[in-house]
Amino acid sequence: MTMLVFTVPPLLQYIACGHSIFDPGERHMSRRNLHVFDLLFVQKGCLYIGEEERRYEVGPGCALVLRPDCFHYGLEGCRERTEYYWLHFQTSGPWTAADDDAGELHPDNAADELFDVRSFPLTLPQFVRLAKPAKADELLGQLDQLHPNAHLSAARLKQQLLFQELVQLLAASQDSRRNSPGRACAERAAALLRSRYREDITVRELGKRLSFHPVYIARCMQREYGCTPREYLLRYRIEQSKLLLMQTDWTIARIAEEVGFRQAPYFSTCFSRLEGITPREYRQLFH
DNA sequence: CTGCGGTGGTCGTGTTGATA
DNA sequence: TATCAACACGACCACCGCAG
Repeated sequence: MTMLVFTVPPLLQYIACGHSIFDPGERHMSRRNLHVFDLLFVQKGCLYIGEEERRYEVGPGCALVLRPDCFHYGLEGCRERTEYYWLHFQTSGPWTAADDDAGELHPDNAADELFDVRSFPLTLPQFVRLAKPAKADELLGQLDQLHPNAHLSAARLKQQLLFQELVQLLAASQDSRRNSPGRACAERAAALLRSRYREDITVRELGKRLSFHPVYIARCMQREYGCTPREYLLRYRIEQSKLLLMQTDWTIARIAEEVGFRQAPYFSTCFSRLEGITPREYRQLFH
């Protein structure tokens, strides 16, 4: 399955949408370098669409995202009356298409500026049968109805919000692998680490609590988050310490203790390694 | 004087690769 | 998914120097 991986923020931006009906024999137009993403959602009938060498049969309840950098065309005419919504959107951030979605997070693609607005990957299936087609139908209908009022700021904001909901729906309809035991294991481990980051939680304890072998947990986390439990815990502790550095005037030693470090010098070393500046320098940025 | 950062050495734990 | 062995490196301690 081809997955489209967007780096957000910036969020995907809605441009326009519309509703079309094809009679039998009509086919989707051929286009090259459209410059925007084109989301198609079929209500009734079926669209036969090609994109480069890939072929799609987009049936009722299915959605297909056509890429802005590819040539797409109607493979054949519709066999029956076909109703569908189209929706154009764009992104000003980076994106990529991957055939095998490893679902990995990129912890290092940090746009971590002072206030740590971290970017994260948003993965959408290029072609999918929606889990809640009725909801998609409703959202697209609302978007379509807002079109005459698109000159009003309030309507434009509403359009963007509805579109984000649609994006959420698409993301939630991904293949069941995203709910695999490995992913669940990694997520539970991460949740446990986040809730107990002040304590000395070992991978053995993690294994006991989750009823999995520690090595297995570490591998799941490596696959899902791109880092080991230890590294995950360290990053989370540093994030928490950054908040305390900004919000309090506690000594570095106290903050180190507060976020789970027994030794303040060691905390400073870790902080410098991850952030590139010392805790003191970080605090000075805000004073 | 106090608080902080840097360095070097040591120990133990976690990670990795291979395998079942 | 689990186990084992080897190895890497995280975590800690002690000490020193610097800056406010």
